[in-house]
Formats: sequence, structure tokens, C-alpha cells
Amino acid sequence: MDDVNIKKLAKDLNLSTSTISRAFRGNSDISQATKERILAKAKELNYQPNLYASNLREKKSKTIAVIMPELANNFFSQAVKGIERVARDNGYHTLLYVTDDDYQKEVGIIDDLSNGRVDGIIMSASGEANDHAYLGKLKKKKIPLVFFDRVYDDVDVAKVTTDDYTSSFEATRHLVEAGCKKIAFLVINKSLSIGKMRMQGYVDALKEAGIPFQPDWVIDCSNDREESIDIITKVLDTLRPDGLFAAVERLAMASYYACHQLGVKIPEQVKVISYSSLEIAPLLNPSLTTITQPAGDMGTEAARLLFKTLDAAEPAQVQDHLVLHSRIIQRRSTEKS
Amino acid sequence: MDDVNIKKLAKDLNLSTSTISRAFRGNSDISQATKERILAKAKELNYQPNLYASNLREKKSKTIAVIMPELANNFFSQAVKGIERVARDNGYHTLLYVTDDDYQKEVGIIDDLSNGRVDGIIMSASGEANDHAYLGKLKKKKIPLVFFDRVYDDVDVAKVTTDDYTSSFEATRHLVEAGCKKIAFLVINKSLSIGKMRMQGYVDALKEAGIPFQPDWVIDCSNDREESIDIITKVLDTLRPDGLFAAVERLAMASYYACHQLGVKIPEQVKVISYSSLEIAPLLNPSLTTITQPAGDMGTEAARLLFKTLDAAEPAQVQDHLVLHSRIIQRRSTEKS
DNA sequence: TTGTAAGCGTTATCAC
DNA sequence: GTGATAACGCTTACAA
Repeated sequence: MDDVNIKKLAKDLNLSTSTISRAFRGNSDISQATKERILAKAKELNYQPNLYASNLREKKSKTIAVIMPELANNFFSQAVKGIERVARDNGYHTLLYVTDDDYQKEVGIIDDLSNGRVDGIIMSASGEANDHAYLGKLKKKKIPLVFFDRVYDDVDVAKVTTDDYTSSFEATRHLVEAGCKKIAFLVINKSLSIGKMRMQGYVDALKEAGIPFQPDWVIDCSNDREESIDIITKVLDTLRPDGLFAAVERLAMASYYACHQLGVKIPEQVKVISYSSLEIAPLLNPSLTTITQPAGDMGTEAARLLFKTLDAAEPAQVQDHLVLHSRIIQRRSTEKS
Repeated sequence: MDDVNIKKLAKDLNLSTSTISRAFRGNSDISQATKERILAKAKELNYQPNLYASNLREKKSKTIAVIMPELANNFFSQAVKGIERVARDNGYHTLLYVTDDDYQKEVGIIDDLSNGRVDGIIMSASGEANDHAYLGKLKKKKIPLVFFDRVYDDVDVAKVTTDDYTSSFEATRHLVEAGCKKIAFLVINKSLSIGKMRMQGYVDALKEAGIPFQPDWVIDCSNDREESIDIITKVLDTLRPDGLFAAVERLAMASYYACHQLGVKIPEQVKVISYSSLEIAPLLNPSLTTITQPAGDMGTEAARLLFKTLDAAEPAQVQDHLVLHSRIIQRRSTEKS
């Protein structure tokens, strides 16, 4: 027998389809005896209620989507892992999408998701500079959205971020205290909210330290590793900084490569600090001082916020903005010489 | 207006639902004019065909599942990223599940998926030592499965792995050539096919070098980092190896920690080689010699195999076994002293 | 080219 | 406690 459905089961047991159905949902009245009979037969025939029929009836998919700019990266993969676990604990399934930081992909994915495929979405945004009107569609369809780490400030939904300004301020201060006077700020896209917040922390900490801020010490790097290495190499050559503050992990890696190649000694000649979720930062050469975001926790919190909305009887969009703290973990790369 | 469906659209346009439906699928006959009228109105009303109704009719979900033991790990996250991209390129959606290496979770997930939720599954197995009969359910429901990296040898489905035996043989030989005579093999679960293959390569390479194989030089470590560090510390203390061969990345990390703590110098006192997908292996202290699996490629190939099956008119289960090559990348951690 | 109507496999509402 | 029946929103013969 190929397709076992509720009808076949009903016929085999001389019962009605409604009774069968009842055996599978918790609530309804049904005698223990028949229920067991049904469940036994179901097991025998390998019957499982058709998911899409149920979804159609119930207008629920028990599925959420996670949209991330990147995955081959500790921060995002830890976060996704956390989200998936919470989702599963809540009986939900998790669809995964990776945008590769491409705004068009993000728009396409959201479009694909607004047909009811998912009950809710957790997203780390890719297209801050662009128009966000397309998200209105989700609101219309009452699909809740939770932003994760990279947010659109102009969109009013729940958000989970870290205290980028504060941690950046403290990281800069940490470099100053380690003796740095010429600190370059390495960033990939300073117009993103995250870049902006982190840069502001840097700027204000310099001010506090009485070091004049110079715009050309904000170094626009690239998503491409080789390109970033080139840029940083040039910076080391010309600006001769004594401190590098990498706004994202991959720029710390690029900095290490550039320094290794040039024979510039960390931390003797230049100190390095970076946002990073690398577990093995302590094992780098030299061990890297990091500002570590609680990636997994951010993920689980984002999922919790989403399920709070989904579970609410009155699905008023939750608009909490949760800010978790990042920790600076001091290691050799910023050691005072 | 809240719910726009095909009926409302039909009424608004004075057309039948079938005509509307036709406007949305490529094939059917429909005049260009009405099609455009429909599409325009659909856009205006923000209509999108209900996914679950279509799936129910067509008995297709255009969704695949990816089941991995872990995600916060470069190897798997790169692979998942590759899979997701190929899936999306093929118009498919990707459900993600993380088992945390828990066999029971794996069984539960497969169970959840055999109701037609997905058209196919890519899985890296978690429970080799256990019974695999539960996978029969998938076969019955004609849901194709592709194994990725960690396979069950007794299950006949398509597989993508790397040449574990060969690369392990070469890695061991590499240590021997670097002067090692007392090589410990660090493994998490030597009964897994991967552990077995890698161990066999180690054993045979020792034999080739005329070094007698001793079972107690195969060190069973743990998934828990601290525990592994303890175990390796003890090994360094008692067995005093001059070479460590880590069968998985996290054991290389644990080895580094253990050596750092004991003050054992790499590579002078002990050389280390490991399977690893860490991008920053070159930046470790000292840079780590790795056997690197083509994680992304493995993912995309697994996805291709799956879609080859899904696209086949006659859905005969493809049973190809694809073996990709790993590369040994030599760095400081195995340098000859 | 378009409309009619049956059905995909469930579940909810009523009866009994 | 159980059964008949009408949806859910869509697709597809078949008819017009």
C-alpha cells in the first residue's frame, strides 16, 4: 500500500474520519479504547497525518524562518544553532536562508515567505541603505518579525542586539590604556547601524582620551579577504598606527595576516582588538583580545521574543528591544609593552 | 481586507478561480491580456497563492531538510551554507535541524519529516552505533536521503564523503617524516565510520613506517572540551608522545590548550596535525598543519545528488557514493626541529 | 480562451 | 462517544 490517509484508516477500522482525526489531537472526546485501537493501526500502516492538509485547515505552519547574511562564521552559526534549539523545543521547524549580504536576495526571500509558509521570521538584515517598504507585506499578513543583531532602525519590530556603542567605547579605551595613541578603526560598512554605533563609541572614547578624531583613520575595508589585507597593509605602511580596532572578526584576521606579512609585531608595534566570536581566539598568535558577543544567547532570546508573539492570544506585535552585553576578553594582542 | 484568496480575486475581476490559477502557473493557456489584468490586481491586493493548498494538491513541498550533528563549527556551517545555496538555486527551501550528536533527536526528526514535510533529506549521521531501521520509513514514503560526511554503512543511499583513509594515512606519514616515533591518535568516537577509517589510515601508515601499533595510543576523548583537555594532558604526561594526530578539529584545539597549560612546546616537543576547516589555522600559535576537507563543495555536491534524484522522472533512488579529496596543508605545528 | 466542478487530506460543527 | 458533512484554498480534467 502506498498512500495511507485518514480515509483508508477509517475504512480499515470501520470508523469515521472524524474519529480518526480525534485520536490524533489531544483535546477531543474519544474513548480510550478506540483511541488506542486507532493509534495501533496507524503505527502498523505507518500512517501520519498529512502536514499540508492540516496546515491548510489550521492556517498555521509551525515553521519559522531564519534569514542571515552569512553562515560560515562563528557568530551567526552559533546564533542559528540557538534559534533552532528553541524553535524545536517549542515544536517549531526552522527554515534557513543565507543572503550573502545581498539586499536583493533578502527582498526575494521575504517575498517568498509572505505566502504563509512561515508563522514568524528572525532576520539579521543585509540592506540597510535600501528601501525597507517591502517589509510592510509581512505586517499586512501578520507575520511577526524579530531583528537580530543587524537591524533596520526605521522598522518597528522586536529587536535583539548588543550594546555596540558601550562595548566599542570600552574597547577603544582599553587600547588607549594600553598605550595606543594612533588607533585606526577598521570597518566594512560604516553606514550600517552596527558600524555607526561602533564607530561612535570609538569616536567618543578618543575624545574622552583627548585624542583628536581624524576621519581618515576610519578605514573602509572589504568583504573580500585579500582586498582587506591589501588595504590594511597600506594603512600600516602609511598611517603607522599603534592600535587597530576591528569592527568585525574577519578584519582582525586580515590584520593578523597583514602584520605577519609585513613583519609588524603584535602587540609590540601595534595592538589589536576585535569583535569576535572565535572560540580559539586564545590560541591565535598572539592570542587576540576580543569583544565577544553572546551569540548563542542572542539567538535564543530572539527566538523567545518571536514565540512570545506567536503564543500571544492577541497577536499584538511585540516591540521589545533587548540589548545584551558584550564582554571584552583581554589577551596578548593588546598587552602593554 | 484581511485574507485575499483566489476566490476574492476571481470575484473582483469577474473571472473564475481556474483562470486566476492559470495566471500563476507557467504552462496553461491564458490570454496575455487577462493574465496581465490578473497579475496587476494580485499585486494591488497583495495576493499570493496559499502555499499549503498548493502543496496539498500537488503533493510536493519544494522543501528539503538538512540534519547535522552540530552547527557552531566551521565544517558543518560551511557545508550547510553550500547546501542552502544550491537548494535555493533550484527553487527549494531548506529546513535545518541540529541533533547535538544525539541519536534520539535524529530519530525524532526523521519521524517528523516522514509525513511529507520535505521532498528530500541531507543528513550527517549521529547514531552509528544504533539501529537504523527507522530510516526505512523514508524509503516507504519515497523520500530520498543523501548522507553527508558521517554515513551509516549499512544504509544504501547516496553518500558524499572524503577520502578519510587516504588522508589519514598521509597525515600519519607526514608526522613520521617530520621525525615522530610516538604518535597518539585522538578520536571522539572510534566506532563511527569516520573514526574507523581515519584510524585505519593511522594504523597502516605506522605499519608502513615499521612502528608497532599499540591500541592504548588511540585516545578516546570527549565532546566536552574540558574533559578532552584533561584526557590529553594526562596523555602528554604519561605516554609522552612526540606527535598528536587529532581526528577532529576540536581535539586539535584541546591539544593546543593542554600543551599551552603544560608548557609543552609545539612543534619542538610534540607535533600536531588535525582534520580541520578552520580558516584561521595559519594564525594559530603555532600555525596548525591541517587536513582540510572541502566542506562547501561537499555540501553543494550532496545537494546536487539530492536534486538529481528529485528531478528524475522515475524517482529511482540514486546511490552514488561521491568521494572528495582532502588536502594536507603543512604549517608550523609539524615542522621538523 | 475560459468556466464548472471534483478533489487533495485534514479538522470543526453539528447532529445523533 | 461517534458519524456525516462542509469547509480550508488551490489545481486540473473536462466541458463550453
